[in-house]
Amino acid sequence: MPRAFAAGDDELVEAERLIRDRMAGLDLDLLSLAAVSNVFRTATAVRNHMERNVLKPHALSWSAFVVLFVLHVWGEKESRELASEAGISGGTLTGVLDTLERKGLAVRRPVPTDRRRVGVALTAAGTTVVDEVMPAFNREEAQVTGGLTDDETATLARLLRTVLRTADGLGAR
Amino acid sequence: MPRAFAAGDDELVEAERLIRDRMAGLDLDLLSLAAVSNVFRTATAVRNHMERNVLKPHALSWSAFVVLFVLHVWGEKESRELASEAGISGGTLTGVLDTLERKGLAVRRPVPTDRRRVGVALTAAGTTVVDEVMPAFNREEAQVTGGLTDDETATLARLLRTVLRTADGLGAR
DNA sequence: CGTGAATCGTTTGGCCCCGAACAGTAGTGT
DNA sequence: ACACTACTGTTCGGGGCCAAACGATTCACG
Repeated sequence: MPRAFAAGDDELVEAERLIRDRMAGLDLDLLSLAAVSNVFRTATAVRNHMERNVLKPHALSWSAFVVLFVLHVWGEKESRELASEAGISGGTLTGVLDTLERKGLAVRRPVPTDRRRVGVALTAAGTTVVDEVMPAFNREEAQVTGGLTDDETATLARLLRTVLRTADGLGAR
Repeated sequence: MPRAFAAGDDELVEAERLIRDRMAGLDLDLLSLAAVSNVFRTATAVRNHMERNVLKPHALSWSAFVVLFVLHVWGEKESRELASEAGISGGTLTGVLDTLERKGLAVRRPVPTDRRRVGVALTAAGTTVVDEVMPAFNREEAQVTGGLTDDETATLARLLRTVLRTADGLGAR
Protein backbone atom coordinates (compact mmCIF):
# COMPACT_ATOMS: atom_id res chain seq x y z
CA MET A 1 0.00 0.00 0.00
CA PRO A 2 1.49 3.32 -1.01
CA ARG A 3 2.36 5.91 1.61
CA ALA A 4 -0.27 8.18 0.11
CA PHE A 5 -2.85 6.27 2.08
CA ALA A 6 -1.02 6.03 5.37
CA ALA A 7 -2.45 7.22 8.69
CA GLY A 8 -3.81 10.75 8.81
CA ASP A 9 -5.96 10.61 5.72
CA ASP A 10 -8.90 9.14 7.59
CA GLU A 11 -8.78 12.01 10.02
CA LEU A 12 -8.89 14.62 7.28
CA VAL A 13 -11.72 13.03 5.37
CA GLU A 14 -13.67 12.47 8.57
CA ALA A 15 -13.56 16.22 9.17
CA GLU A 16 -15.13 16.83 5.79
CA ARG A 17 -17.83 14.27 6.53
CA LEU A 18 -18.57 15.97 9.83
CA ILE A 19 -18.98 19.29 8.07
CA ARG A 20 -21.42 17.76 5.63
CA ASP A 21 -23.58 16.43 8.47
CA ARG A 22 -23.44 19.50 10.72
CA MET A 23 -24.04 21.95 7.87
CA ALA A 24 -26.68 19.97 6.03
CA GLY A 25 -29.25 22.74 6.25
CA LEU A 26 -27.04 25.25 4.49
CA ASP A 27 -26.73 23.36 1.21
CA LEU A 28 -23.02 24.00 0.75
CA ASP A 29 -20.78 23.21 -2.20
CA LEU A 30 -18.54 20.78 -0.36
CA LEU A 31 -16.23 20.23 -3.29
CA SER A 32 -15.05 23.83 -3.43
CA LEU A 33 -15.16 24.08 0.36
CA ALA A 34 -12.71 21.18 0.67
CA ALA A 35 -10.44 22.54 -2.04
CA VAL A 36 -10.24 26.08 -0.67
CA SER A 37 -9.93 24.84 2.88
CA ASN A 38 -7.05 22.58 1.92
CA VAL A 39 -5.28 25.41 0.15
CA PHE A 40 -5.09 27.23 3.48
CA ARG A 41 -4.27 24.30 5.67
CA THR A 42 -1.48 23.39 3.28
CA ALA A 43 -0.17 26.93 3.00
CA THR A 44 -0.07 27.27 6.78
CA ALA A 45 1.57 23.89 7.34
CA VAL A 46 4.22 24.42 4.67
CA ARG A 47 4.90 27.97 5.76
CA ASN A 48 5.36 26.97 9.40
CA HIS A 49 7.62 24.12 8.34
CA MET A 50 9.76 26.44 6.23
CA GLU A 51 10.01 29.13 8.86
CA ARG A 52 11.04 26.65 11.53
CA ASN A 53 13.49 24.55 9.55
CA VAL A 54 14.93 26.83 6.89
CA LEU A 55 14.32 30.50 7.64
CA LYS A 56 14.73 30.66 11.39
CA PRO A 57 18.46 29.76 11.39
CA HIS A 58 18.98 32.79 9.15
CA ALA A 59 16.64 35.01 11.22
CA LEU A 60 14.42 35.62 8.22
CA SER A 61 10.65 35.88 8.09
CA TRP A 62 8.71 34.39 5.22
CA SER A 63 7.91 37.76 3.69
CA ALA A 64 11.44 39.03 4.07
CA PHE A 65 12.72 35.99 2.19
CA VAL A 66 10.12 36.35 -0.55
CA VAL A 67 11.14 39.96 -1.07
CA LEU A 68 14.82 39.00 -1.24
CA PHE A 69 14.02 36.23 -3.70
CA VAL A 70 11.98 38.51 -5.95
CA LEU A 71 14.80 41.05 -5.99
CA HIS A 72 17.31 38.33 -6.85
CA VAL A 73 15.23 37.09 -9.76
CA TRP A 74 13.99 40.41 -11.14
CA GLY A 75 16.90 42.66 -10.17
CA GLU A 76 16.30 46.19 -8.89
CA LYS A 77 12.61 46.91 -8.68
CA GLU A 78 10.40 49.78 -7.64
CA SER A 79 8.44 49.59 -4.44
CA ARG A 80 4.99 49.25 -5.89
CA GLU A 81 5.82 46.38 -8.26
CA LEU A 82 7.88 44.72 -5.57
CA ALA A 83 4.92 44.69 -3.18
CA SER A 84 2.62 43.30 -5.83
CA GLU A 85 5.12 40.62 -6.84
CA ALA A 86 5.68 39.60 -3.22
CA GLY A 87 1.92 39.49 -2.58
CA ILE A 88 1.86 42.08 0.22
CA SER A 89 0.45 45.60 0.54
CA GLY A 90 2.51 48.75 0.21
CA GLY A 91 2.17 49.53 3.89
CA THR A 92 3.51 46.12 4.80
CA LEU A 93 6.43 46.41 2.40
CA THR A 94 7.61 49.55 4.15
CA GLY A 95 8.04 47.60 7.36
CA VAL A 96 9.72 44.63 5.68
CA LEU A 97 12.14 46.93 3.86
CA ASP A 98 12.98 48.71 7.10
CA THR A 99 13.95 45.35 8.56
CA LEU A 100 15.94 44.27 5.51
CA GLU A 101 17.77 47.60 5.35
CA ARG A 102 18.61 47.42 9.03
CA LYS A 103 20.16 44.02 8.40
CA GLY A 104 22.08 45.31 5.39
CA LEU A 105 20.45 42.88 2.93
CA ALA A 106 18.68 45.44 0.72
CA VAL A 107 18.85 49.17 0.04
CA ARG A 108 16.41 51.85 -1.05
CA ARG A 109 17.64 54.10 -3.84
CA PRO A 110 16.05 57.28 -5.18
CA VAL A 111 14.62 57.21 -8.70
CA PRO A 112 16.10 60.22 -10.56
CA THR A 113 13.15 60.86 -12.86
CA ASP A 114 10.45 60.78 -10.15
CA ARG A 115 11.07 61.71 -6.56
CA ARG A 116 7.94 59.96 -5.35
CA ARG A 117 9.21 56.54 -6.32
CA VAL A 118 11.76 54.38 -4.55
CA GLY A 119 13.92 51.70 -6.14
CA VAL A 120 14.97 48.68 -4.12
CA ALA A 121 18.04 46.54 -4.75
CA LEU A 122 19.88 43.66 -3.11
CA THR A 123 23.21 44.30 -1.42
CA ALA A 124 26.07 41.85 -1.86
CA ALA A 125 25.16 40.39 1.52
CA GLY A 126 21.57 40.04 0.38
CA THR A 127 22.59 38.21 -2.76
CA THR A 128 24.73 35.85 -0.69
CA VAL A 129 21.85 35.10 1.64
CA VAL A 130 19.50 34.16 -1.21
CA ASP A 131 22.14 31.95 -2.84
CA GLU A 132 22.65 30.23 0.49
CA VAL A 133 19.05 29.86 1.62
CA MET A 134 17.29 29.13 -1.67
CA PRO A 135 18.77 25.64 -2.21
CA ALA A 136 17.82 24.58 1.31
CA PHE A 137 14.40 26.12 0.82
CA ASN A 138 13.90 24.27 -2.46
CA ARG A 139 15.03 20.99 -0.91
CA GLU A 140 12.20 21.32 1.59
CA GLU A 141 9.77 22.20 -1.19
CA ALA A 142 10.76 18.97 -2.91
CA GLN A 143 10.28 17.16 0.42
CA VAL A 144 6.75 18.37 1.06
CA THR A 145 5.70 17.51 -2.50
CA GLY A 146 7.52 14.18 -2.23
CA GLY A 147 4.24 12.29 -1.85
CA LEU A 148 3.26 13.35 -5.36
CA THR A 149 4.47 12.12 -8.72
CA ASP A 150 5.99 14.68 -11.08
CA ASP A 151 2.78 14.66 -13.08
CA GLU A 152 0.71 15.29 -10.00
CA THR A 153 2.98 18.13 -8.88
CA ALA A 154 2.64 19.78 -12.28
CA THR A 155 -1.12 19.28 -12.19
CA LEU A 156 -1.28 20.82 -8.73
CA ALA A 157 0.62 23.88 -9.94
CA ARG A 158 -1.64 24.19 -12.98
CA LEU A 159 -4.92 23.89 -11.07
CA LEU A 160 -3.75 26.45 -8.53
CA ARG A 161 -2.75 28.80 -11.32
CA THR A 162 -6.33 28.66 -12.58
CA VAL A 163 -7.81 29.40 -9.16
CA LEU A 164 -5.28 32.16 -8.61
CA ARG A 165 -6.15 33.84 -11.84
CA THR A 166 -9.87 33.58 -11.12
CA ALA A 167 -9.51 35.06 -7.61
CA ASP A 168 -7.32 37.89 -8.85
CA GLY A 169 -9.79 38.63 -11.61
CA LEU A 170 -12.77 38.70 -9.27
CA GLY A 171 -11.42 41.69 -7.32
CA ALA A 172 -13.65 43.78 -5.06
CA ARG A 173 -17.35 44.09 -5.69
CA MET B 1 -10.13 27.34 -26.43
CA PRO B 2 -11.15 26.84 -22.79
CA ARG B 3 -11.11 29.74 -20.36
CA ALA B 4 -8.33 28.00 -18.50
CA PHE B 5 -5.88 29.42 -21.01
CA ALA B 6 -7.22 32.95 -21.15
CA ALA B 7 -5.15 36.07 -20.54
CA GLY B 8 -3.04 36.11 -17.38
CA ASP B 9 -1.58 32.69 -17.75
CA ASP B 10 1.28 33.95 -19.89
CA GLU B 11 2.34 36.32 -17.18
CA LEU B 12 2.42 33.62 -14.55
CA VAL B 13 4.33 31.17 -16.66
CA GLU B 14 6.76 33.87 -17.75
CA ALA B 15 7.66 34.44 -14.12
CA GLU B 16 8.52 30.76 -13.77
CA ARG B 17 10.67 30.93 -16.88
CA LEU B 18 12.51 33.95 -15.50
CA ILE B 19 13.25 32.09 -12.30
CA ARG B 20 14.65 29.17 -14.27
CA ASP B 21 17.05 31.47 -16.12
CA ARG B 22 18.13 33.62 -13.18
CA MET B 23 18.58 30.69 -10.84
CA ALA B 24 20.22 28.32 -13.32
CA GLY B 25 23.38 27.90 -11.20
CA LEU B 26 21.43 26.64 -8.19
CA ASP B 27 19.96 23.54 -9.86
CA LEU B 28 16.51 23.91 -8.40
CA ASP B 29 13.53 21.58 -8.56
CA LEU B 30 11.28 23.93 -10.49
CA LEU B 31 8.29 21.62 -10.40
CA SER B 32 7.97 21.67 -6.64
CA LEU B 33 8.96 25.34 -6.55
CA ALA B 34 6.06 26.25 -8.82
CA ALA B 35 3.60 24.08 -6.89
CA VAL B 36 4.53 25.41 -3.45
CA SER B 37 4.77 28.97 -4.70
CA ASN B 38 1.30 28.74 -6.21
CA VAL B 39 -0.13 27.36 -2.99
CA PHE B 40 0.87 30.60 -1.30
CA ARG B 41 -0.09 32.99 -4.01
CA THR B 42 -3.48 31.29 -4.20
CA ALA B 43 -3.98 31.26 -0.44
CA THR B 44 -3.15 34.96 -0.20
CA ALA B 45 -5.35 35.95 -3.14
CA VAL B 46 -8.34 33.94 -1.95
CA ARG B 47 -7.94 35.07 1.63
CA ASN B 48 -7.78 38.74 0.67
CA HIS B 49 -10.79 38.29 -1.57
CA MET B 50 -12.79 36.67 1.22
CA GLU B 51 -11.81 39.23 3.83
CA ARG B 52 -12.76 42.13 1.58
CA ASN B 53 -15.99 40.78 0.11
CA VAL B 54 -17.45 38.48 2.75
CA LEU B 55 -15.86 39.00 6.17
CA LYS B 56 -15.36 42.75 6.29
CA PRO B 57 -19.11 43.60 6.26
CA HIS B 58 -19.42 41.48 9.41
CA ALA B 59 -16.24 42.92 10.97
CA LEU B 60 -14.68 39.47 11.16
CA SER B 61 -11.07 38.48 10.56
CA TRP B 62 -10.23 35.27 8.74
CA SER B 63 -9.05 33.53 11.89
CA ALA B 64 -12.02 34.69 13.90
CA PHE B 65 -14.35 33.21 11.30
CA VAL B 66 -12.43 29.95 11.13
CA VAL B 67 -12.69 29.59 14.89
CA LEU B 68 -16.42 30.27 14.79
CA PHE B 69 -16.85 27.77 12.00
CA VAL B 70 -14.91 25.07 13.83
CA LEU B 71 -17.01 25.61 16.94
CA HIS B 72 -20.19 25.39 14.90
CA VAL B 73 -19.16 22.12 13.29
CA TRP B 74 -17.54 20.43 16.26
CA GLY B 75 -19.57 21.98 19.07
CA GLU B 76 -17.91 23.00 22.35
CA LYS B 77 -14.22 22.33 22.20
CA GLU B 78 -11.23 22.78 24.46
CA SER B 79 -8.70 25.46 23.73
CA ARG B 80 -5.82 23.26 22.64
CA GLU B 81 -7.81 21.24 20.09
CA LEU B 82 -9.53 24.36 18.88
CA ALA B 83 -6.21 26.02 18.10
CA SER B 84 -4.95 22.94 16.30
CA GLU B 85 -8.15 22.59 14.29
CA ALA B 86 -8.11 26.27 13.32
CA GLY B 87 -4.44 26.05 12.35
CA ILE B 88 -3.16 28.69 14.76
CA SER B 89 -0.95 28.58 17.83
CA GLY B 90 -2.24 28.64 21.38
CA GLY B 91 -0.92 32.10 21.97
CA THR B 92 -2.76 33.41 18.96
CA LEU B 93 -6.00 31.74 19.98
CA THR B 94 -5.99 33.62 23.27
CA GLY B 95 -6.12 36.92 21.39
CA VAL B 96 -8.76 35.73 18.94
CA LEU B 97 -10.93 34.45 21.77
CA ASP B 98 -10.59 37.76 23.61
CA THR B 99 -11.97 39.48 20.52
CA LEU B 100 -14.79 36.97 20.02
CA GLU B 101 -15.78 37.13 23.66
CA ARG B 102 -15.78 40.92 23.60
CA LYS B 103 -18.19 40.74 20.65
CA GLY B 104 -20.36 38.22 22.42
CA LEU B 105 -19.94 35.52 19.76
CA ALA B 106 -18.17 32.92 21.90
CA VAL B 107 -17.63 32.19 25.58
CA ARG B 108 -14.94 30.52 27.67
CA ARG B 109 -16.23 28.02 30.20
CA PRO B 110 -14.31 26.26 32.96
CA VAL B 111 -13.76 22.51 32.66
CA PRO B 112 -14.89 20.92 35.94
CA THR B 113 -12.44 18.01 35.91
CA ASP B 114 -9.31 20.05 35.20
CA ARG B 115 -8.86 23.66 36.19
CA ARG B 116 -6.03 24.21 33.75
CA ARG B 117 -8.23 23.64 30.72
CA VAL B 118 -10.75 25.98 29.15
CA GLY B 119 -13.77 25.01 27.09
CA VAL B 120 -15.01 27.27 24.34
CA ALA B 121 -18.56 27.40 22.98
CA LEU B 122 -20.58 29.50 20.56
CA THR B 123 -23.21 31.88 21.89
CA ALA B 124 -26.57 32.15 20.17
CA ALA B 125 -25.29 35.27 18.43
CA GLY B 126 -22.19 33.36 17.30
CA THR B 127 -24.31 30.58 15.85
CA THR B 128 -26.41 33.11 13.97
CA VAL B 129 -23.32 34.77 12.52
CA VAL B 130 -21.95 31.49 11.17
CA ASP B 131 -25.30 30.54 9.66
CA GLU B 132 -25.44 33.92 8.02
CA VAL B 133 -21.86 34.23 6.79
CA MET B 134 -21.11 30.65 5.79
CA PRO B 135 -23.41 30.52 2.74
CA ALA B 136 -21.95 33.76 1.36
CA PHE B 137 -18.48 32.46 2.11
CA ASN B 138 -19.15 29.21 0.32
CA ARG B 139 -20.62 31.02 -2.68
CA GLU B 140 -17.29 32.81 -3.08
CA GLU B 141 -15.42 29.54 -2.69
CA ALA B 142 -17.47 28.16 -5.54
CA GLN B 143 -16.70 31.32 -7.52
CA VAL B 144 -12.92 31.11 -7.17
CA THR B 145 -12.92 27.43 -8.12
CA GLY B 146 -15.32 28.14 -10.96
CA GLY B 147 -12.56 27.83 -13.55
CA LEU B 148 -12.18 24.16 -12.64
CA THR B 149 -14.37 21.19 -13.46
CA ASP B 150 -15.75 19.19 -10.54
CA ASP B 151 -13.17 16.50 -11.22
CA GLU B 152 -10.38 19.03 -11.18
CA THR B 153 -11.63 20.58 -7.94
CA ALA B 154 -11.73 17.15 -6.31
CA THR B 155 -8.25 16.41 -7.63
CA LEU B 156 -6.96 19.69 -6.27
CA ALA B 157 -8.33 18.89 -2.82
CA ARG B 158 -6.81 15.41 -2.96
CA LEU B 159 -3.34 16.53 -4.04
CA LEU B 160 -3.30 19.23 -1.37
CA ARG B 161 -4.33 16.68 1.24
CA THR B 162 -1.27 14.64 0.33
CA VAL B 163 1.07 17.62 0.61
CA LEU B 164 -0.56 18.69 3.85
CA ARG B 165 -0.08 15.30 5.40
CA THR B 166 3.54 15.17 4.28
CA ALA B 167 4.33 18.62 5.67
CA ASP B 168 2.63 17.84 8.96
CA GLY B 169 4.50 14.57 9.19
CA LEU B 170 7.88 16.17 8.55
CA GLY B 171 7.70 18.29 11.68
CA ALA B 172 10.79 19.92 13.16
CA ARG B 173 14.22 18.46 12.60
C1' DC C 1 1.77 11.82 50.98
C1' DG C 2 5.06 14.79 48.66
C1' DT C 3 8.04 16.38 45.25
C1' DG C 4 9.61 16.88 40.48
C1' DA C 5 8.10 16.56 35.70
C1' DA C 6 4.50 17.41 32.37
C1' DT C 7 0.78 20.07 30.58
C1' DC C 8 -2.58 23.72 30.44
C1' DG C 9 -3.79 28.69 28.89
C1' DT C 10 -1.88 33.25 29.18
C1' DT C 11 1.51 36.93 28.68
C1' DT C 12 5.27 39.12 26.35
C1' DG C 13 8.14 40.88 22.51
C1' DG C 14 8.97 41.33 17.85
C1' DC C 15 7.40 41.10 13.42
C1' DC C 16 3.86 40.93 9.74
C1' DC C 17 -0.51 42.48 7.79
C1' DC C 18 -4.08 45.52 5.97
C1' DG C 19 -6.74 49.75 5.04
C1' DA C 20 -7.18 54.52 5.71
C1' DA C 21 -5.29 58.90 6.29
C1' DC C 22 -1.33 61.58 5.01
C1' DA C 23 2.43 64.63 2.86
C1' DG C 24 5.00 65.08 -1.04
C1' DT C 25 5.47 64.91 -6.02
C1' DA C 26 3.97 64.75 -10.84
C1' DG C 27 0.74 65.41 -14.45
C1' DT C 28 -3.41 68.04 -16.67
C1' DG C 29 -6.05 71.60 -18.24
C1' DT C 30 -6.79 76.35 -18.35
C1' DA D 1 1.42 80.28 -13.58
C1' DC D 2 -2.19 77.97 -11.39
C1' DA D 3 -5.46 74.99 -9.41
C1' DC D 4 -7.04 70.35 -9.57
C1' DT D 5 -6.39 65.65 -9.83
C1' DA D 6 -3.80 61.43 -9.48
C1' DC D 7 -0.25 58.82 -7.81
C1' DT D 8 3.90 57.64 -4.72
C1' DG D 9 5.68 55.65 -0.33
C1' DT D 10 5.03 56.35 4.63
C1' DT D 11 2.59 56.46 8.99
C1' DC D 12 -0.91 55.00 12.09
C1' DG D 13 -4.29 51.97 14.46
C1' DG D 14 -6.04 47.56 15.27
C1' DG D 15 -5.25 43.02 14.89
C1' DG D 16 -3.03 38.44 13.83
C1' DC D 17 0.97 35.45 14.34
C1' DC D 18 4.66 32.71 16.61
C1' DA D 19 8.06 31.18 20.05
C1' DA D 20 9.60 31.55 24.58
C1' DA D 21 8.91 32.44 29.28
C1' DC D 22 5.53 32.12 32.88
C1' DG D 23 2.21 30.78 36.74
C1' DA D 24 -1.14 27.49 37.83
C1' DT D 25 -2.61 22.88 38.01
C1' DT D 26 -2.26 17.94 37.59
C1' DC D 27 0.17 13.67 37.18
C1' DA D 28 3.70 10.08 38.26
C1' DC D 29 6.51 7.88 41.09
C1' DG D 30 9.00 7.02 45.05
